[in-house]
Amino acid sequence: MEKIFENLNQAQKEAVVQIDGSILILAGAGSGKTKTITSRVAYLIKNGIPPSSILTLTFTNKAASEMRTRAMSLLNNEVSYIPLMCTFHKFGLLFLKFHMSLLGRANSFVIIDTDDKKRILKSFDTDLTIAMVANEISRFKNNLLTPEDAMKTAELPNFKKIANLYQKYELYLAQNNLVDFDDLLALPYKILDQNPTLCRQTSEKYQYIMVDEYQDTNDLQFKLLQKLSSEHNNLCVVGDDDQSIYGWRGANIKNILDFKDQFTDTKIVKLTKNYRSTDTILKAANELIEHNRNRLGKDLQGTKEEGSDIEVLHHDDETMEARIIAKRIQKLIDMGTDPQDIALLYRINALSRSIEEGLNRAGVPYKMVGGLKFYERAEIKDLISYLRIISNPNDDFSIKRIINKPKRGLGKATIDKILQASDEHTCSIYTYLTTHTEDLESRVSKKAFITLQEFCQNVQNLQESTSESTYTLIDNLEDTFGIRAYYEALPDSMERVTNIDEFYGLFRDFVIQYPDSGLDDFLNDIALQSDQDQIDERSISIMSIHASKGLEFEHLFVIGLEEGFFPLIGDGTDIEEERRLGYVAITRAKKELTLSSSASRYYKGKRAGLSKSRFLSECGVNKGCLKIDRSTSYKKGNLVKHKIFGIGRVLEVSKVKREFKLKINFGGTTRDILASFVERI
DNA sequence: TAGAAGCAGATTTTT
DNA sequence: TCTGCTTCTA
Repeated sequence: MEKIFENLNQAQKEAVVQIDGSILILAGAGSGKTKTITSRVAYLIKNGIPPSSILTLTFTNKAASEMRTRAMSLLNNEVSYIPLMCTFHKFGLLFLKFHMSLLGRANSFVIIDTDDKKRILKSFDTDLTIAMVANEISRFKNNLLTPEDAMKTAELPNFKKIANLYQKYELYLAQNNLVDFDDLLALPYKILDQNPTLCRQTSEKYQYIMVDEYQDTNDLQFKLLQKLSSEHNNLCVVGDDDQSIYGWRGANIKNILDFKDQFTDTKIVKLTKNYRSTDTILKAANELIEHNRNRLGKDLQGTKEEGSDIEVLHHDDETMEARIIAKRIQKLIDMGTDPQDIALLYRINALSRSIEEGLNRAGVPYKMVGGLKFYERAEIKDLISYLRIISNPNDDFSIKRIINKPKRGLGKATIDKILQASDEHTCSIYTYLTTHTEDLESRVSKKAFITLQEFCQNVQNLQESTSESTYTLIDNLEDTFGIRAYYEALPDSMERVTNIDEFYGLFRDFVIQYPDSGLDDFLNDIALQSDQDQIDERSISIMSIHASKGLEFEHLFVIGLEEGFFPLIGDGTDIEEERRLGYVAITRAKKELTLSSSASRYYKGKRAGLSKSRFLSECGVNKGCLKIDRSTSYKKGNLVKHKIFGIGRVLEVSKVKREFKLKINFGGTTRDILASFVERI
């Protein structure tokens, strides 16, 4: 027990020992949130509560596995059964595996991701933007609206169209036994709602429920939690209203703001001691967030020294910004800073380009966090499609993806014919290809016919060999279809081939680690995995502010602090959420924070003139400790220093493309030098 | 059928 | 500016 209380402050202890009833733990940035949750889990178990009756829900796999590890270490690995700690979606998946039949569907469903969802919608041929339709459908599902409901409420023609697409989409999912991410929450809710006995049993099974990042829950997750805690009301939620940054995705900040009213006798514990940042950084963060009205209200208190001033840089354009920041980062590394301790954040991904160029030019190695994710890469999705077909050949969606990949001479014309024919026979593509061979032969070319026959035979062979041994599947797959070989022959394929090898490795590991599991288990497992962060210790990190949540860095740069970019202004701008985003960004910094803005930026093909972000003055840095970066502006007569030529005097300033060119006199010799290669002295 | 050229569209995205 | 998709041509 002492081990659990070691290193906990008063407020944290208070949160840990409160076992029964509803509790809201307001955990400010850097206030030891994970430590508190894991300590609480350990405390419950030490007090005799069976691990199997504890459920901890998170938003990411990473958070779940970190908690699992830390809770286990607190318990000295004494318990044999680890409580269920997983994402909302994983919980939904486990639930559906047991109870899908209550909806009249088989539990052999396949999970599709957002990209798959968009492909399906696109196949319905519509003039509406796919992303918009996908979003609307997601909204419907999270509001528990059926296609019929959507149709009823639709007034404008476009909404009727969307409702119609929604209906088609749902039908497609049911026919192919697919579930999307939203279904993983919506279907369990539906089942619990329709089966009160099961609902009671489930709630009784999970007597103690904890939720991490509660400010990011949406209405459906809230309702699901109500069902799960209906029998006992033992619900402990942890979050920070000031870090709610997923409102645009349906997260409802009201969940956390109104928690105390929605559950009876809620105890509120505030964790406001910050163990991460210097006082200067905290002061800026507190000042900024104080401009928001919609909040529960709390100030972070520091535990560290005052620290150095926040630096504010202003540049002429994004190229300058990139050069100067790259130079500064290089300097930090030269002075012995571990690159892992440095990060650069931006509000929108489009800003990464100029920065990447600058870093490349300066030779600073970087890794982009949350760019294109491993499982979203085309080559990986191809492999997954093959595996899905082997698992279930009636998966039309996957067949369509790889029927001509690697190229086997089946063009659009042939594929259209097959789609049409399988539609006429009201069966899956594979069933059509294998059972209506005469019909097929009459419709497509001889060459295509042979290719298709061979394709189906190969699938069948792989299915048979897989039922004998899952382990050899990868080798057989590669021997039969040569996907790796196909990609290897393509230009610039190094990275793709590496990814394929990694995927093959992951599959083999899975088979070894879970010998009792089959191909289906593997497929479901990876559907819920996001990026496996392979950390390259020699690189700095660059990422969107959203991607930085939960992380911390000694030296932090935030770029693009201009009105229009950050806060990002568009339709549906929620200025308070933008400000919270600013708060999240600032509170990632431990020791040194640099905020940067630019007077103009190239964006969507145009150069836009920009003014400084209101956030700069709101967090107090633009008034008091403003520092102007002197290296951005030059005048005739300035003294400058060059790495090789030494000290010289500027004779003339001119602008070439987007850069300043200087004529400099170095001890009698005049040279033309780009401004970014010298420093003002 | 498969590459080349031409054209629209372009926030943030834990699952 | 850059990407990804449709249309055009060998």
